[in-house]
Amino acid sequence: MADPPVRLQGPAIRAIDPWLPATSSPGRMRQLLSDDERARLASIASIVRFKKGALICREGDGTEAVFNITIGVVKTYKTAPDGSKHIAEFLFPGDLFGLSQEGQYANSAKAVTAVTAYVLPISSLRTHLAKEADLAFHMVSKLYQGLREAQRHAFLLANRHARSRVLMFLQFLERLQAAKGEPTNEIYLPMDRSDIAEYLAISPPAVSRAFRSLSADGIIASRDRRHVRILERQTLEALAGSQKPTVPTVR
Amino acid sequence: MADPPVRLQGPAIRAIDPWLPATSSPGRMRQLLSDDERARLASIASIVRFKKGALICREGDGTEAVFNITIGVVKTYKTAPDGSKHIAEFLFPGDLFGLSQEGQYANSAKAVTAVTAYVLPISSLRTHLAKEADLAFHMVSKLYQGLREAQRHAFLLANRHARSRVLMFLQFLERLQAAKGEPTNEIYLPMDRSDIAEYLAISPPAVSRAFRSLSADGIIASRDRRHVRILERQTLEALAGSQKPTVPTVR
DNA sequence: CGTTTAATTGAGGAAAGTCAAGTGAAGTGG
DNA sequence: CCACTTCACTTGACTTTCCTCAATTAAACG
Repeated sequence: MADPPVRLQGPAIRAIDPWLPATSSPGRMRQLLSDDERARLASIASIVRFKKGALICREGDGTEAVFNITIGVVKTYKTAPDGSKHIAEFLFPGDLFGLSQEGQYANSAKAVTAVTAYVLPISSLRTHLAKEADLAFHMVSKLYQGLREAQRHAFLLANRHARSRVLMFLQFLERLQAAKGEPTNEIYLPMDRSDIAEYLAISPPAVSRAFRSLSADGIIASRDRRHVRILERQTLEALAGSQKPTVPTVR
Repeated sequence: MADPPVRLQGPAIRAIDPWLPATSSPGRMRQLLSDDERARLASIASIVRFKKGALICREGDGTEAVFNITIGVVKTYKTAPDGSKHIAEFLFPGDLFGLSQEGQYANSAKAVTAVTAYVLPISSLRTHLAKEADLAFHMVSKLYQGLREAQRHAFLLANRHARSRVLMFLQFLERLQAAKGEPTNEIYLPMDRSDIAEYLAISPPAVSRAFRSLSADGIIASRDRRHVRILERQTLEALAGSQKPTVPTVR
């Protein structure tokens, strides 16, 4: 592997700014844990090795452990309903993965190269965090939720078709409404078309055409520019996940 | 606004699973803070209002406060070098924004509707967190780094052109190498082409053509499939951010 | 009610997708 | 060590989809 030798003195969490140019300031990777913290984490951690190509965890499976990579590269991905895969992240030494919100892995993980990693049982970790923090754990949850939201955004953008992107966006807004306890028979769009266009990374005309096309196919209906009703949920769900612009006669 | 009446008893942080269908389990939005925690946060918070369209903060500006939305919708976005904007998130009541890693706002924020929000001065907040946590704050940093990484991924995907996506991906790998203290004259790609294709959400042929095209233009050169050298950094930087597939004669 | 801004619609062109065939590299077994 | 098999990658031809740009219509605002 291309990784430098690592002193196995305990889990290491490293961070670098994803938006910083590589040239501006070299060697910015920071070790986030003190030696003390690493040692304490090491007490609840064990080491595992995965062969290249090995499946580390599957999305939807119950979360039992968090992984901290020592050597190698891991990819996390989601499998769409139609079987196509979208890679969420590439993970490198110093990275964490396997965190979850509702007790299930959000993504599948696979070893891109041979991998050595620390396994931190989620129960021990949680106890640990509870001892040290409280409010902070909530902040962590929130941040992690934001993280997954961003990943979902990327997932949306990974879809080539304007229609699918718009439908995923409608699902997004619908979920928000549902979570607020509001009726979801009609979706309210608080933003204008150009905002939607930017979020979906398509041109405003494409947004317009997508709405029109979806209405023409009877999948949605809009009372006005800010209120959309879902007519064919079945078709919507299928289309939102799929890489195909139209569903092959869902009946 | 379409928001329900809110009892202003302090900052509220809410989370819902971005990957959960809206229909499966309604009303899943969870309040992450206890009344106690909200009260304590309220002691360091003040309330601000923004008119629709108001600029709340600008990317790159020094972080002074974190915002917690009470009423309204906010968008956070990044402005690309060529002036085009990519929206990172739409934010709703219960959401936080304005967090930063290096003391600078990662995104600009603008009020999509009229907005009411709590302002939490970053200094007070940090003191607060430090009192309650320690390891947890590090976890927060890490998670936030992951969040921004995901946002960057979305940003990458927002670019229509295969060449630009590939270049952004090379920047990503280069930054990682630089952070590890390894030489960056040559970039090592630990993953195969189909992995890259999935991450960039383009077809393997498109990856191939992009590499070929970039090599033909003298922007990069590849020793073999896993080693790439950047020849024209100037052009690369310009192309990686731009929505245009080729740079209009950078000289 | 007029003016400004947002959204839609239409036509032509560019880019990536798809599918299939061909080439190269890597790993396997004699 | 070399030949064989296999898998990854590349290349080419054709189709699909969206972007661009401009003109038109609809909505928002004073």
